[in-house]
Amino acid sequence: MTRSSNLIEVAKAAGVSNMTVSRVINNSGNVSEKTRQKVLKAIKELNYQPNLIARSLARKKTNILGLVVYTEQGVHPAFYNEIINGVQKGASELGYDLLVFANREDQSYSDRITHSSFVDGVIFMGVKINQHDIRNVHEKGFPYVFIGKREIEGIHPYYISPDYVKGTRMAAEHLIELGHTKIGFIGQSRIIEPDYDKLLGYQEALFKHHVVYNPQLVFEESQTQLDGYNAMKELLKQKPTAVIINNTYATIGATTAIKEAGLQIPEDISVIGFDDNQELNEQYNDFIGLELSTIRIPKVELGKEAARMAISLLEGNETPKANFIDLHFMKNDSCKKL
Amino acid sequence: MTRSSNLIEVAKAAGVSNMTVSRVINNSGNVSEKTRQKVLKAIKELNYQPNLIARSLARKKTNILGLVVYTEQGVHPAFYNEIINGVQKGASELGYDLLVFANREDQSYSDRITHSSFVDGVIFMGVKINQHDIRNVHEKGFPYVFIGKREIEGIHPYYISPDYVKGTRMAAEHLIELGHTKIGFIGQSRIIEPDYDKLLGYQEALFKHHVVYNPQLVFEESQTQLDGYNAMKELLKQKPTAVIINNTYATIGATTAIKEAGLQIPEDISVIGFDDNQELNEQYNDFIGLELSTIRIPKVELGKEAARMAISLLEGNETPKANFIDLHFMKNDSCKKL
DNA sequence: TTGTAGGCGTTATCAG
DNA sequence: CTGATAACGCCTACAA
Repeated sequence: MTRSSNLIEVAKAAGVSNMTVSRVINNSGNVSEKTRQKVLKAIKELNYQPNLIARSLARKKTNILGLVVYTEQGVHPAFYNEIINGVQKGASELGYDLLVFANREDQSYSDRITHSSFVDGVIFMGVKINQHDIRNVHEKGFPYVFIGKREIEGIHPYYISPDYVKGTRMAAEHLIELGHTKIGFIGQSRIIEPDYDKLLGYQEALFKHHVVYNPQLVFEESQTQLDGYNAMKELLKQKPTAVIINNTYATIGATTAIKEAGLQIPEDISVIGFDDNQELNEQYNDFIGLELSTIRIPKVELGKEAARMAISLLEGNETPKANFIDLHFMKNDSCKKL
Repeated sequence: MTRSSNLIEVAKAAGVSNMTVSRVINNSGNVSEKTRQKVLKAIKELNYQPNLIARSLARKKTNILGLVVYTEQGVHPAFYNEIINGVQKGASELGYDLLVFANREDQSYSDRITHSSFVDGVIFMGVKINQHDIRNVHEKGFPYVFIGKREIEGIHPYYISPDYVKGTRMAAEHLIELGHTKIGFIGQSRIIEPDYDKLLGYQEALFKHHVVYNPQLVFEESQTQLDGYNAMKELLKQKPTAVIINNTYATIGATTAIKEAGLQIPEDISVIGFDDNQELNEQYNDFIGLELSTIRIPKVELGKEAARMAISLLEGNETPKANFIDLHFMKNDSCKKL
């Protein structure tokens, strides 16, 4: 493998000291335009690129951001992967690379992260976060950020989370403004925080517009197509004029149930889903020839913002502890004015 | 942030030289059990972890593997992401971490990769691979591996690819052995190599069993649910007894068309799909209450093997140029004996 | 079995 | 504006 040249060789070629070269490549300090050009020429001729490892050692900073993904089964669901994309983008825009730690189940990452000095800061994502890792990182004062709302006893971590409450409230208000009052909600949960928040937003909208909350219209947690299908079948017995559904898979199931019942969207029932899985959502829209109105989680933006937070933190800038990112209500063709 | 201790401090605490400590942490050279214990004790007391950056600089090796993903729209489809998972796992098992480069569209990565000395080797994945990057890396003798079959003029790269020909051939043979001869194929393509190979496998199976190839049963490229739906509608006019479909989305579309035509799987028609999107495939199986027989691309294994190849290569081991990974035929409930 | 000296490629510090 | 010198933390080579 061809060896690349180093700073000293460039210095020799340009007839200056290594520090001058260093100043040129870092745009730091004052260098006369003349020597500057000499150095740049030498750099070009030798095809020189700084060795980032050596730089990291000297600077005690790698410009690498760590991302730890705690997954349930060692494989990331699509949802996570889109966020990872965003983190990468955000880091990249600020001059950082991303080192992804994952897939070492029931293993702790924190020692490798804090000691190895390979990453300057870290982002944690996932449901099954390793508590030991957090305490470890926290105690060492190592910069870290969560994706997702977190409160850990005794620790007030930095985190960024989608604003599920607000997003769902806006969607529900949209329906109410269209004249709907009998609005179903598929996706209640007492365990999963985002789903809990979604229901909260739904309730807030009803409350604000003096619509009475009817538990009969609310259905339990639904993560799958089949769940959505079954829930909708039950819900239809209540003759709702609109429905809000938890996630993409459930939405597909639910709309199938609607179709099977001989009902039309939006003529007979208005539908708002969550397109947490955008790829699938688009495919499905194409397929049914209808653009569903959805609440979109800007996952890439979420990841980007997480990267920005972490970098702001590790660079010692003032950083707000909690951050919320707005969901987008995609007002498409599946809602009708009553 | 609390500073971690270094090798010299450990040496002092243990009352030995830094080299002895180095030997202990690397299990290299001979160290008497007694001093060894002393050192280990000091390491534990100081909570010492080697600084990987310094080690990398000294060894000129980072134990980090690079993965470049060339994406079409800056966001990876689910398919890629599962492979990335696998690469990570494979790298991890061999003591490597993974640095993922992506999302810098129309940008070249190769300089950063080969010069920065942050990665010891690199894996390239994606359709829109940057030719400049390849030549660059190739000319420098920097270790690299492709995921996906590649032949670049003048270059015979190392690559690993799913064996689409064999996988599809096996599936088709399975159908033939069940007595089918009128087997549809949805997903022909002259552009996309994997799809091209799938058709080849289909044809090989027919040829081997002396079944005449009928182009009327073969339908053009289909990447979406809608494509699959439309193709199947056409295909059904030919009254096939079985069909093989290109990918998960198309399979969902196709089975919907079958259902709409009032036909039953597998009673009226046998179906074999590709579950390139496993998450979706499982959801759909649940939903229709039928386990579709599929050809599965072991994406995690594919990624793992890519990592193994790249690492074998960069460590200077003998490594075969081309590697194929077998697809798994999941013999489930959607095929019937005639 | 253990230690000493020097180097990996860069940046920080302090003089000039 | 420029340069010598000493880190950064570890490893390799050689010596004892």
